[in-house]
Amino acid sequence: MQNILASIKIPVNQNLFLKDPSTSELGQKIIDGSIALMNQLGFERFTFKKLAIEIQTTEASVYRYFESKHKLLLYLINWYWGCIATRITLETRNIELPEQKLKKTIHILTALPNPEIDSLISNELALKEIIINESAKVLITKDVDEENKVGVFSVYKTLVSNVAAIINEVNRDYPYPNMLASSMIEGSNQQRFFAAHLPKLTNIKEDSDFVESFYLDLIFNTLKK
Amino acid sequence: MQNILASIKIPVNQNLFLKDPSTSELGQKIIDGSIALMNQLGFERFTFKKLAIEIQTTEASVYRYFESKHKLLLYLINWYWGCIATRITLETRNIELPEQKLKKTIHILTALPNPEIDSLISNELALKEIIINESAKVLITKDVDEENKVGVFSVYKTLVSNVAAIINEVNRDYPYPNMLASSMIEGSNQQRFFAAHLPKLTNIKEDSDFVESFYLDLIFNTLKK
DNA sequence: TCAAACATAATAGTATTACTATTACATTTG
DNA sequence: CAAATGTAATAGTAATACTATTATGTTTGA
Repeated sequence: MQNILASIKIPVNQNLFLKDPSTSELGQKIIDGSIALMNQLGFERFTFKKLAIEIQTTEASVYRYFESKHKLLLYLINWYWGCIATRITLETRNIELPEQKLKKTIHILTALPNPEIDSLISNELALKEIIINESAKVLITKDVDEENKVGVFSVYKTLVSNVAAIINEVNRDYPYPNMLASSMIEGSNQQRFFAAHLPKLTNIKEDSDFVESFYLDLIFNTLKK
Repeated sequence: MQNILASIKIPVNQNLFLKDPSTSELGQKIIDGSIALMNQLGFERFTFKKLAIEIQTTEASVYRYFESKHKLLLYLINWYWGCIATRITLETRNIELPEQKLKKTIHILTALPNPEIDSLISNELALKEIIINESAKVLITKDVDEENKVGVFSVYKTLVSNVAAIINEVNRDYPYPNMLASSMIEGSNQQRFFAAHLPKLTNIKEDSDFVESFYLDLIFNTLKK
């Protein structure tokens, strides 16, 4: 499969930027540069000044596009989940069997992206690492209610409810489809962080990838009637 | 049950403080005050200056005990998991049946503490809320490797491995006990955050508490042979 | 064609906050 | 009772998130 999605416009909530970065050259440089630099430094150490130096512009110019680094990270996260949601829709469209559909969905959500095969964007792996490492910092915040009000999380909520629907196709009576979906999505990223830094919290041995297997086992056992 | 644990000394890693707060009156005021204030303001808005004003001391005095607010939060988290680990040990000691032991463990880890019955400390609920809301901010960091080196997470790792052992008592062949344990511990807190702020990511209706039921169902179905 | 209107970018700041160096006061101990 | 030690207060510095203002193109309409 080629980069079909590269040409598909992923809509991102208007409240996340001052000026749409996809409409200008500098905007694109801000996005690409921030993915690289934020992944390299981490959210705390990442600053607009360092970004500006990196992409050869000024701090204030970055502020023309994003009112804060918090909003910039939200933009990246939003865009990422938009891509994933689109991938699930496209790649499960022609699958009839609910079990196969769910299996594919679990794969998309929990496996590491293969840059050769299913990469949506040039730096998907770097972006995924940002999701793994930094998501919690903007999601688990005192401001979450206000941000939720302006629709910042609607993309994510739609994704969870779509996955929940696929879960219910496999077992109509399962009472916690949304919890199962959201805990898989969040948990798989967290398990990856643990595997890299606190491996004693996991059962990942050497280089074999146990995250996808863990969730396949967990979810299909739970949904078994 | 009374506050048996109030008299039990919970050991906290020496690297987390400059001066042990449990050894002085001001130290105790710093702990109690920071639990209240951090819960109220959130980690970002919480500062040592605000804390100092609240407990009628000075910013510098607080720095005598903790070298940063990051370390202070780590201290609180460490202490909390120390309490929980002790509770699990004590409250499952006399249970013979592995299934009953696991059921009790899941209850301790996923249910909200009942202030009347099983409260370890005066402000356990406030501390639990801090764990729910702020844990990720100190755990998911670029510094995690260095902090892990000095043993900051050993309490938490022991807890996970104890729960994993209880899981394996129920099913010896289950291949992912640590992942199941850590994803329950982290996931239950996250689901509580979602329930409060992004309820569409959960299946919690009204005031009934679905978190414990969700994990009971999930884990016992997964471990069924 | 040319200047008014607007978009974009650069300069030079301010306010906040995490953290520290130094000094002062109080308490314990031989 | 004085030396040693523990504890607290004052007055900073450095970093960083963010802003106010000015400068430089770019487009648009008579």
